Formats: sequence, C-alpha cells, structure tokens
Amino acid sequence: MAHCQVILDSLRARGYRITPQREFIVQTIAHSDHHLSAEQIYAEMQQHTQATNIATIYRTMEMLCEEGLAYRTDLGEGRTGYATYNHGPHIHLVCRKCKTVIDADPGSLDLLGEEWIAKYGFKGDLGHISVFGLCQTCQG
Amino acid sequence: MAHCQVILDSLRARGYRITPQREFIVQTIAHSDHHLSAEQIYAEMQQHTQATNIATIYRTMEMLCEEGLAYRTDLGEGRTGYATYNHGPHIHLVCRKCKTVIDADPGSLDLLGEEWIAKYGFKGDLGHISVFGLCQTCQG
DNA sequence: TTATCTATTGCAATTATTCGCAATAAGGAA
DNA sequence: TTCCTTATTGCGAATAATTGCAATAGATAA
Repeated sequence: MAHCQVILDSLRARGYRITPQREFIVQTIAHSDHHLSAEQIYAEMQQHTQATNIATIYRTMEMLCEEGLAYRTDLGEGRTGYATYNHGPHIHLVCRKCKTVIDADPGSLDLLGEEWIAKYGFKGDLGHISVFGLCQTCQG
Repeated sequence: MAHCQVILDSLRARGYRITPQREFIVQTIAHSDHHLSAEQIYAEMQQHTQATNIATIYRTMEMLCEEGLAYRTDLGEGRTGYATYNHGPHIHLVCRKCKTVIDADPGSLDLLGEEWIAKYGFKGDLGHISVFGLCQTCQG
C-alpha cells in the first residue's frame, strides 16, 4: 500500500477524521523526499484547491507529529521543517555555524534507545533526531 | 572563575564586543538551572534596566548558540528554550504527546559522537540533544 | 439515505521571531 | 584621554507560528 494511504488509515483507526485538507497534506509530505516548511506545503496546496489555510497546515502537522507519523525539525533561523518517516531513519547533523545539514547513518543509536526504555520507559523516535554541532569546514 | 565570566571572556577573545545587554543576558542564563524562553530573559532584564529590547535577546541567543556557548531547544507548541552548558551535559527526552521533558543521562552517546567525527568530520554538541518520543504514560 | 454529534476548518486576532536601517557605543589606535 | 572604526542596539515593520470561536462537514447510527 502506498505510504500515504498507510498514514491515512492509521489516522482513521485512531479516530481522526479524514478531510480533503488532511489527505492533501499527508500526500504532499509523504511524497516529498526532503523536509518541507509549512509555507511550502501551503503553497503546494494552493495550486490545487481554494480550501486551504495556513493554520490548518500547522495544526495538522502538530497532530501528525504527536501521533509519531511525521517529524518536525528546528534548523535555526526560524526554519522549521516537516517530513514523514518515509524520509527514512537517519540523524540530522546540523552545523550551528553554516546551518548545513548532513543526513547521517543512525549507526549505533539503537543501543541508546534501549537504554532509555530500560531506564526511563521512554520510547524515542530514533529515526529522526537532530544534533547540533560544527561541520568540518566550520571547525577551523 | 564564575561560569558567566568564562563565557564573556570567551566572547571577547573571539572578537565580540561585550555590551551591558550581553553581559546581563549571559549572567541570566548562566545562573539559571533550567531553560529560559526569550520572553523570560526579557522580563528578567526589564526589572533591572530600561536598555533592553526583545530583538536583542533573540540576536544574542542566536549568536551564543552559533558559538556553542548556549543551546536552543524546540519543545513544540511554540516553546523555545535556551540554556548554557552550565546546565550540564544531558539529553532531553521530550514526549511528543504530553510534552513532558526527561533529562536523561548522556550514557553511551560518546561512541556515536566519535562515529560522526570519523565518518563526517562533524563535531556534535553531545551535551545537549533533544529526542522526541513517547513517555511511559503516553504509550498506553 | 438522513439526521446527529462533534471534530475540524477558516478567519481574524494574538503572539513569537526575524529583518532593515539609522543611531549608538565598545574597543583599539594615537 | 580622545578619536575612529564598525559591531551592536533599538525601533518599527515584516514574517512565522499559534489560538479562540463560530461555521462547516466527516463518520456513525438509525
């Protein structure tokens, strides 16, 4: 089944109503292979229908994040990006200087994840973590 | 030496000018044991001097983050918090549902950090990472 | 189908954050 | 100390993100 259909069914199963707006938003982020800002999703949506509102985008994304069906990333400079799990599990290494983002391999993160479950009962979304730091070029 | 003096000297050494505003901001976050919002820092500052402006707070915090002397955390719901390293190295486990924040032990993160340096030349700020997920109570 | 319940939307207002630019003042040189 | 350079501030405007509330429209049951 298509990725976006899985998400929509999942929402329905959890008691959320599937509106045309939500359908479009989910499709948009599910089919994108990179992070999108609320504004970008909004622009995309406006090309197809009048029934849109930026507030709906924000609310829908907030809901999807709460449900663990999407991820939100603060990249500094007021840049907030959203993506679905489709994006694939990885870690964002964000340079705090030049703001470049490296998509890193999750690597040995699983171990840490299990540590958190054991210690705090916390189940982390390991597929989508942002770590700030300095990239090679900015270290000089 | 006091923590805030270390930061101020560090800034001076890097060529930044030390203004009363910056001094106050650094003192405020350095002496706080928890995250502060820009608004909170601003309110604190207003009680002591007229020479303040919320834009200055944002700009100073942005600069401190770039220099790795402070950390910014996006906790969702429009809540952005700032803290200094004084806060101590730890990981924020943020529940995406109830927004509770658990301050976790850095644990075996060092290993990952070295992996990133080796693979990408990226030097992560391991002392201050946020991981979203579900806390024990919200997993039901 | 149709009616009912209430989650969701759109709009407008509010709050949070960033930006442009002229005025100010920190830090080094004289 | 005084002058000079230019980083930094404050202000107002612009943009981004959130919220309250009345109107609308999914989903279930009849």
